[in-house]
Amino acid sequence: MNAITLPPDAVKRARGRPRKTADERDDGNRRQDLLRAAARLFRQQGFAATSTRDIAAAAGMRSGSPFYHFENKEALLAAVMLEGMQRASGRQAGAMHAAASHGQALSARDCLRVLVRNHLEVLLGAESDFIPVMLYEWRSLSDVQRQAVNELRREYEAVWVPVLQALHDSGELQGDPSLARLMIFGALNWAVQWFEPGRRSSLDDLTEAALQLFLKEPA
Amino acid sequence: MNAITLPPDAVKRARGRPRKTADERDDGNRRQDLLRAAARLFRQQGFAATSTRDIAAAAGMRSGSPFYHFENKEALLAAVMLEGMQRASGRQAGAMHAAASHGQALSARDCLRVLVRNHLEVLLGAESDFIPVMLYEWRSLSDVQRQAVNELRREYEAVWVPVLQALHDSGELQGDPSLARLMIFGALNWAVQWFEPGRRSSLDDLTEAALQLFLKEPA
DNA sequence: CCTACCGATCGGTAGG
DNA sequence: CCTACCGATCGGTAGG
Repeated sequence: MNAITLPPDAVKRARGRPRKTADERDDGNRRQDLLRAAARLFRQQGFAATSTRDIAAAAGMRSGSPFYHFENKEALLAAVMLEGMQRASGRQAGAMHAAASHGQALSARDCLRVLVRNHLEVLLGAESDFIPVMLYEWRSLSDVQRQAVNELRREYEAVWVPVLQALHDSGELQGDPSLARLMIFGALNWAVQWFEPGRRSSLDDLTEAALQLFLKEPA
Repeated sequence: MNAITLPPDAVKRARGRPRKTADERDDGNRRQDLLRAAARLFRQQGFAATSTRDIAAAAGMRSGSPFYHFENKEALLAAVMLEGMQRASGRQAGAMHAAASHGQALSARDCLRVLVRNHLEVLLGAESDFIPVMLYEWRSLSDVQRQAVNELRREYEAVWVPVLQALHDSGELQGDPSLARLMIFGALNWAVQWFEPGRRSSLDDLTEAALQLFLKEPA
């Protein structure tokens, strides 16, 4: 009667590996491996120039296996971008919180310093393939996916707005703050193209150079 | 005796289209058509995502014909970039010359205004696919081709150096001028990602916003 | 997650 | 510059 009450594939399942049921598989790890490999390759070669076979191989899988974790190549790209934005937003919130809890009153200038420094870290630090992929493979995303990523992106950028507004009010930032924000992001994001980690300037140097370039003396 | 003095293929030629000899073929035009089509498609879809068939069709040719004009797909990309840089440098030299010949003494600030305005025009104006392709398809170039493009690029950027140095000397630009140059280029080049021609801000608006953001009052 | 495979597309070429 | 074509590669799937 055992044979009758068991679900039809129970026997087959019992013959599998002993310590893992279907629900406990380390799918999360393999998925993460794929994401990391995809981020690195998409950044180095671009989305269209990277084959799903390349990604599979880099993650130690066979050519068909990525499609067990992701519906298609585009979904993998979207996942890389979403992962990147989540990390970036998390780091940004953490950095702002940590800075604010040291001394209580944080000047707008110091706020911007924290934001710039964190942005450069996200862009150029260790494990930094995700955000560059988001910045430079935007057009490879479908409309629906673009919208999803855009929402996280807007959240991330929204944190900057009151800081820049305060700097504008104090005369430390001249001109339309929203145009200034676009140009500041451009100046920082462009560093992806020329920054070399061990060379000449550190991320701290860049941060100070940016503040010097963008900000005036307080009136 | 006419028949004897004519070159051997004169008869054949005489049967062809009446107004064009082999040497007068509009090869230049067809090549230019390919370059224009390639620039537009490379910008919209990226180099790897654009097939040579797409480009041929956009130029009104069959799939094999681009290879009559260019050795391979990479050579077509390099040609787009070189063409873009030549135009950009030409425009830049013209703009500086025209500005300098109005009043004799051009302040460093006015020089920068001319350079920024011209750069935005090259980047965002009409026929503006070539430079964005150069900026965002850099990695798709072979080393040899990269070097060739890089030479033109250095020439273009070299014009900015003394201007920024002068602004630094007068206190209008703070911080290391070479880092400032990289960040200024970044701020401007990023506009490719967000600028919409008919919308809100004009290129003149952007130019003034950039100067406001980057420059201090003269000491 | 692997094996084996498919249809489509791609860069490029020979010959005219 | 076109026609006709080739070998290679690609995203993705069925079945286990």
